Amino acid sequence: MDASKKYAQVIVDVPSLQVNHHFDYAVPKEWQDIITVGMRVQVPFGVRQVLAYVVGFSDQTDFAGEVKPLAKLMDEAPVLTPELIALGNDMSRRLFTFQVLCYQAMLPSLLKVDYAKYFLPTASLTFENRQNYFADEHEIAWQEAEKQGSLSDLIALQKDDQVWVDYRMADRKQRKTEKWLQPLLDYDVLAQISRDMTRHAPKQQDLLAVLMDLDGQAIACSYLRQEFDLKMPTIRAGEKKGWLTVFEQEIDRNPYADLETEKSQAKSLYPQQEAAYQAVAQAMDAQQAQTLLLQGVTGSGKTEVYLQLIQHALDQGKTAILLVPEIALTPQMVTQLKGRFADQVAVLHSQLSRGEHFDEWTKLKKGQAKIAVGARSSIFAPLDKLGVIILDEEHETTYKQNTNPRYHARQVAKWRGAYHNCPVVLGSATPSLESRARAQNGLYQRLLMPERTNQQSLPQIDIVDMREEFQHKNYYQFSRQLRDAINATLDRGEQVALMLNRRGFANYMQCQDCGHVFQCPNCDVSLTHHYDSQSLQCHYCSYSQSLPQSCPKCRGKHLRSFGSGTEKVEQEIYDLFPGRTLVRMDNDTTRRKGSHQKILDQVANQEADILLGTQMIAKGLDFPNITLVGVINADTSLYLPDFRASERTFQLLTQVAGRAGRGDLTGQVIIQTFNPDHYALQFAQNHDYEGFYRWEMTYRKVNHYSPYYYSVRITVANFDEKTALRVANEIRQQLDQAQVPGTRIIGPSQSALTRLKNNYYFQILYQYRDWQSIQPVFDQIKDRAQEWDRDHIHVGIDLDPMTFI
DNA sequence: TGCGGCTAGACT
DNA sequence: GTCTAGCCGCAT
Repeated sequence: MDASKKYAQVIVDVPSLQVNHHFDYAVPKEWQDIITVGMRVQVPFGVRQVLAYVVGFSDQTDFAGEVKPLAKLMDEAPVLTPELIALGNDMSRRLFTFQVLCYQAMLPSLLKVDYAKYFLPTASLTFENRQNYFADEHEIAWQEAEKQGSLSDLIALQKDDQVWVDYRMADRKQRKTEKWLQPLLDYDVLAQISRDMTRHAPKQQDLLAVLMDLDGQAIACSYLRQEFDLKMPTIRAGEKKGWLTVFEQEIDRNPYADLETEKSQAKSLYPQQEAAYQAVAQAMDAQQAQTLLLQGVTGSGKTEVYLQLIQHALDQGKTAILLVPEIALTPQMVTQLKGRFADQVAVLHSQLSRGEHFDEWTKLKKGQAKIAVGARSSIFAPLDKLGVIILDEEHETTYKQNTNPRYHARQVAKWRGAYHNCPVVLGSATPSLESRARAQNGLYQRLLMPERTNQQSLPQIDIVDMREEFQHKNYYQFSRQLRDAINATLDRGEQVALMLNRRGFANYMQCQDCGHVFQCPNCDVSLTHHYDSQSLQCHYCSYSQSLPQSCPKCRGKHLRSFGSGTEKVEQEIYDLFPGRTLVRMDNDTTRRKGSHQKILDQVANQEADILLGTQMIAKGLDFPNITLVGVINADTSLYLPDFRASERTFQLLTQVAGRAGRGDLTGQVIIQTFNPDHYALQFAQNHDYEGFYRWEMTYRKVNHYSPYYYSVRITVANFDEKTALRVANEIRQQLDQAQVPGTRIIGPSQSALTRLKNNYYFQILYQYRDWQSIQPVFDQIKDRAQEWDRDHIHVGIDLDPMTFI
C-alpha cells in the first residue's frame, strides 16, 4: 500500500470559479495500488455525483471538514498524462478560464459523462401516488417528469419524503467488443477427449480440432464461424465442458478500413528542402526546444519536408504531431499520410464520429500510433517522447479556438515543445505577421523555400477594376476579362476554379462609382452597417454616423452594402456559361460525410468544368488541370472591421493563386476588385510577401496593433442594453485605475453584431505588451465575472483574439 | 405562523 | 454548474 496516496487531489467537472481548484478525497485502500494521476473518477459533490480528474496525491489534507471517499474509478489507465495536467493548469491561468475546461478540451468527447436524475419511491409513498405517478415503473427520469408536467408534484412528494432523488452519472465511453474464446486445455488432453467421444457429435469434434490447432492461442469467435461454420451454441457447449472460456475483447473501429492507400516512399529532396530539413533535424538531434519558421511559397514542397521530419522522429524512437487547418484535412491528404506511415498515424478530424475519434485517440494513448495528424485540438495528442511538432499553414486563424478555453494551438505547441525539448516547425507561404516578426527578432529561426518544385514560375496575376465594369454597364459579377478567360480555358479542355470571398458577415458600405469604403476616422478600420439603427458604426471605438445618402468622395449615389448576397453567382454562371458543368464547394455542400471527397473526385475526373467555392478551395487543393483561378470579389475580406483584414486578404489571395498551374501547364489568376490600388492586392499580385510584411508592419506600429501590441478583448452581454453598457463602463474604469504602464484601452463600443440571441453586446479592447503585468487586473475582472454571471451579465475575456466581430 | 420566491455561498 | 439553507415579504 502506498501511504502517499491517502488523499487524491481532483479537479471536479464543474466549470465555475468557486470550484476552480483541487478538492481532496480519501482513496479507499483497495484502490491505492491501482489509482494514478490522470484518471477520471466519480466523486460525491454536495448531494450530486460528479466526474473529476485526479491531478495529484498527498498523505494529508488541509481541508477541515469531513473528507469523503472517491465513489468510483472510471478508467483502468489514466486519460491525462502529468504533462497535460500541468499544461491545463498553466493554460487556465494564462487564458483566464477554468482548469476543467482545459482538460475537457484535451480529451475526446466520448470521455465526457452524462448526468441524470431519477425519482424513486420510498417506503412511505402512498398507494394512490404510486398508481398516479409510477404506474408500473420503478423509477421516473427527471427529464421525463419535466416533459409530462409532473415535475412539481414529484418535487412536492420528495419534500414529503414519499420519493427520493437518485443522482447518476453515466460514462459515454462504451468500448466496442466482440466475443473471443480462450482454449483451456492442452493438446494432449483435447486429443484424449476427442478419442473418448462416443456419441456422434461432428460439430464438437470440429471444435476440438480447432482448439488443438490453436495451441493455447485466443481467437475471435466470429473467425470460427467464418472458417469452420462453428456457431456460438457449439462454442458455448465447449465452454460448459470446460474446454475453453469465452470473453469480451475490445476492438478498434477503423474509420479508414476501406481507404486504399498506396505505399509511398520518401522522395529525394531539392536543395532548398534539404536545407530546411537539415536545420530542423539538427534541432531534433540536439533536443532543442526551438521554433523554426518555414517560409516556403505554394508548391515549394513543404509537405515532403514535414513527412521526412516525422520519419526522422520515428527513427529516433520518438513521436510527432502534425497540425493542419481542418479545411486542408482532405481525404487526399489522409491518403498521402497513410501511404507513408500506414498504421503509425492517427488522424483526428471533425467528421469522425465520437467513437471513431476516441479510437484514433486511444491508438495514440496506447502507443499503437506514433503520429498525430489533425486540426487544432490534436495539439493535445496524448503522446510521450515528442520529437517534433509541426503546424502547417501556421497563419490560419482556425488555430485559435473561439470558445472557452480560447487557446491558440501555436502557443500550446511551443509549451509542449519546451516540455519535450523538441523543435516546433511553423510552416506557411504567408506567415502571420507575429511569427514573421519573431523570426526577424531572432526568436525563431527562419528557413526559406522560395522556389516551386515543378520549376514552374508563379502564375501571372491580373487585377480587374470592377468600377470600370460598372461604368460600362456590366452589372454581372463577372468582368468581361474573367468571362473571356473562363471561355478560353474551358475551350482548351482545362478547368477553372472560382473563389467567392465570403469571410465573416459584417457588412461594410461602398460606393459603386468610385470604390470608396466608409471607414472610421479614428481607428482606420471599415465601418459596419447596422441595419436596425440605420447607421454606420465603428466597433473599436464608439464612433457612429447615420447612413449616408451619397459618397463623400465623388458625390455618387450608388452606395451598396457588401458582405453577403453572393448566392446569385451560381445562377450567373449558368447564364453566362451555358452547357458547362459546375460543382459547388462550401460549408453547405461539404457538411455530409464523404461529400468533400465526392466533389474532389468530380474535379479530378474532369466531370466538372468549373469549381465554385469559398475560401475552402484556396487550401491544399492540387489539380494539375486547373489553370485558371478567378476571385470574384477580393474586397469582402478587405473591409472587415478587423486590423488583420489586409493580412487575411493578402494570405487568401496568395493561397488561392497558388492553386493555379500545379502541373505542367502554366497558371493564370484573375482578381476582381473595387480597390485595385490597395496594397494587399498589389503585393499579392507581385507575389511579394516581404514587401507586404514591411508595409503592414508600419501600419501595425502606427496603430498599436499586434505584433507591436497584444490585445485582450473583453465582451459584456446582457438582454438589457443599458445594463451591459454600465458593466462595460465599470470594467473600463477598473482597467483605467489599474494603470498598467504601456497599455491602451479602447471602448467600450458596440459589437458588430449588436444583438445576438436577444443579448446586447459591448466590447473593450485592451492593448498591452507584457502578459505578466496585466494578469492581476484581469484576475480581478475574472473574479467579479462570477457575480455578474448571477445577474445574467456575461463577461468574456479573450486573450489575443482573432476576430473582433 | 406558514409559504413561496429569491439569493449567497458551499460543494472536499 | 447545482443545490440548499436561510432570508425576506406577504397572507393568514
